Amino acid sequence: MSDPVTRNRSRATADMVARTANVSRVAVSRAFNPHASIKPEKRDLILKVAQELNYTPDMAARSMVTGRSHLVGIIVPDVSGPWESQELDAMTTALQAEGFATLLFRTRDDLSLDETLLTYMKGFNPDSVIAYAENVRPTTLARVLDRAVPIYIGYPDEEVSEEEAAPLFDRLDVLQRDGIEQAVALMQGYGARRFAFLAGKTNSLATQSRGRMVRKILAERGLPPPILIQGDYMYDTAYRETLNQFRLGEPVDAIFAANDVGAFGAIDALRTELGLRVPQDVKVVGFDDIHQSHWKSYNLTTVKLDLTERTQALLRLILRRLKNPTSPSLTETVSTRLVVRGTVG
Amino acid sequence: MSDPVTRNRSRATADMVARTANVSRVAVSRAFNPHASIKPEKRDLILKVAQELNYTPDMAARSMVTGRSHLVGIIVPDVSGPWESQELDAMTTALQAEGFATLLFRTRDDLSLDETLLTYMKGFNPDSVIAYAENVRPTTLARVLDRAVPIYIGYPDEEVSEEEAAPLFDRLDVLQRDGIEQAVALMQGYGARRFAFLAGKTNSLATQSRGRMVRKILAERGLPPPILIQGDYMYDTAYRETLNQFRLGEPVDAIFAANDVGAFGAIDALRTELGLRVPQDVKVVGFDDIHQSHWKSYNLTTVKLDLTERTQALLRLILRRLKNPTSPSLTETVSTRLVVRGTVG
DNA sequence: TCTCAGAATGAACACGCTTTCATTCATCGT
DNA sequence: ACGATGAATGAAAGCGTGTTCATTCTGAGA
Repeated sequence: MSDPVTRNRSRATADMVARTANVSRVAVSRAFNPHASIKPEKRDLILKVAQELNYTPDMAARSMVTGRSHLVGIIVPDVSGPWESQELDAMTTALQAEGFATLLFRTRDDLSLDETLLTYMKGFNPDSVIAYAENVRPTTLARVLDRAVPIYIGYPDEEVSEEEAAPLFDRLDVLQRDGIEQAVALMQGYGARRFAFLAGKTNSLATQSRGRMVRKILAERGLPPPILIQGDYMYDTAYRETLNQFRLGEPVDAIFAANDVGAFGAIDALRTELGLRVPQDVKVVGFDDIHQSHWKSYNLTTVKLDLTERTQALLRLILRRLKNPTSPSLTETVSTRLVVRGTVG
Repeated sequence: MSDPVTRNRSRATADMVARTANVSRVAVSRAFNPHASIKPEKRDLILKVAQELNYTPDMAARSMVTGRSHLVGIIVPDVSGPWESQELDAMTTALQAEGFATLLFRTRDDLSLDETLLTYMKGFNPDSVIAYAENVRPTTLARVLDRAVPIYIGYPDEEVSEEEAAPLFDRLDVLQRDGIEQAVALMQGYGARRFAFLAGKTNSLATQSRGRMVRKILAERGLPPPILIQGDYMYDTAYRETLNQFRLGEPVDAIFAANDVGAFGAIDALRTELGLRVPQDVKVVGFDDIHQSHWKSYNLTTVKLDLTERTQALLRLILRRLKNPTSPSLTETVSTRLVVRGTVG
């Protein structure tokens, strides 16, 4: 009996279990493989002995022969962001339920994805890789990680050029039109005429698509095109740029933000610095519906992109591709809808 | 084709690199090990060929022989929480800088940590494990993960019983007294007399320690003991229980929350439902100083537990223990301090 | 020129596991 | 009772790497 710190007990191995239970090592392997053919009583005995010895199969050794690491690499630009962390949470939970462990990597502050990281990650042999860094090209991923098959998250509402560019990948299509249209309609219904679009990071495909969609819908409804407030998905930037827009530029009576956090910044700028009321003077709508959006101080009306739904769809694609690497490319679809709270009417 | 190496679609192996570069496979291994003795020109050649072949050493195979997986398991109850995700972000960033990859696991909704998860995680052979689930006993961790050495996060301000219980583990001591004392002093200075403590989850050591410390400091200053508002670190619960306290119980003129998110819930209950002003009618202080605390709608005065500092200290302990498993147990210390914003005076 | 220490080299082994594959065992239909 | 069928079994062959260890090479000092 040694003290807990200096104790260096080595892990139990299949050999030890086999010897203890008086069976062959192969039997131990089979006992832990549900589909292997082994006599039930024998399996029970082995599992019992294994538990006594605190034995767990070594995933590294296992992955060497099976070719499956049960690891899924996830790349996130900023784990601490509300949206990103909620996305990560949903995905990790879903992966865990399917028997995969999450291998988490964080990129630098911007959305850029350097190949050093990918190369390093490749060393761990992940069965699949999910890159939430939006600007990474699927082809880059495919080049560096020769085993992984990328999935392309597209916004088919927009021009089809992007669509044509990657027809061979699995696709997850996010239909943003419905939610955005409901949002614009609601704001217009409450008298909004002059719209601003509070954009996210310029290289984000999502923000680009949302901006184009807002412009298009405004045009369809006979409203002037939106004024661009250039944000980067962050609170501080949204706060500052909203201030600038109202002080140096033309005021608006409706702000459509590319994400919820940006909307919070805009709301706070309007209320605490500009003395304007939301929604009476300015209507605000966000995008995402993160947990914080129902906090009473904001009570944000926002376009919901259901994270559970989106994660499940993504996971379906991944698992199907993992099961059959050569099947033709698949497409899943998720939609958006407006969640009405208190920042419009 | 005459060259089977370039036509192979699967991962490049050290053997392929060796054959292509006309060197032995051992040389390839040495080229990737900085301390190995190999002629510099030879190493350069090998690294060049390796890059051309898109070769990366297989960490699974490497870990089998070295005994180091370069994996650190992290267990979090809820990745999507602001505090948890900011903690995870800091730790992942720090680990990545040290050459470790993060193996992320999520526990069920409560703080409980089931052994199935630990056993599963053990299969991946993590070099170390960080469990942010506060109620897990270090001894449980040590029992299931025979290789990992737990680090005990303690609050030495509190009674020493806990301290004695685990004197053999490495310790990270969080000194909460300074920050809490400053907070109470500030609130008292602005006229607060009747305090409430908005607690977190009951099984959280952190909230227990904070509660005891608040009680002690109030006593020292001749103030009545705090009224307990039982929360669970969540916004909704804090909102509801604060409402209950003011409607069904005795109103207070100061709320000390065990975490920032709870403080947000309390503030929103006071302002939007009870028609009270913060800080004029009720003073509120939080704990953590998460990113959201400086958002203008809250502008929360809070006790800051510096996450970077805490993460660095934790990492120092882990790395030292990894380097020398038999060295005597170490203790690192981090402190807290009040960040004054707008919810007190 | 010779000696010798230290650097460089490669064959062989080990890590812990799964998967053939050939063999034995139990079961069943006739 | 007797092959025939399928399930159960274990020996051996890897998976891709780092690490001995014995050997060869290199260069400096005498």
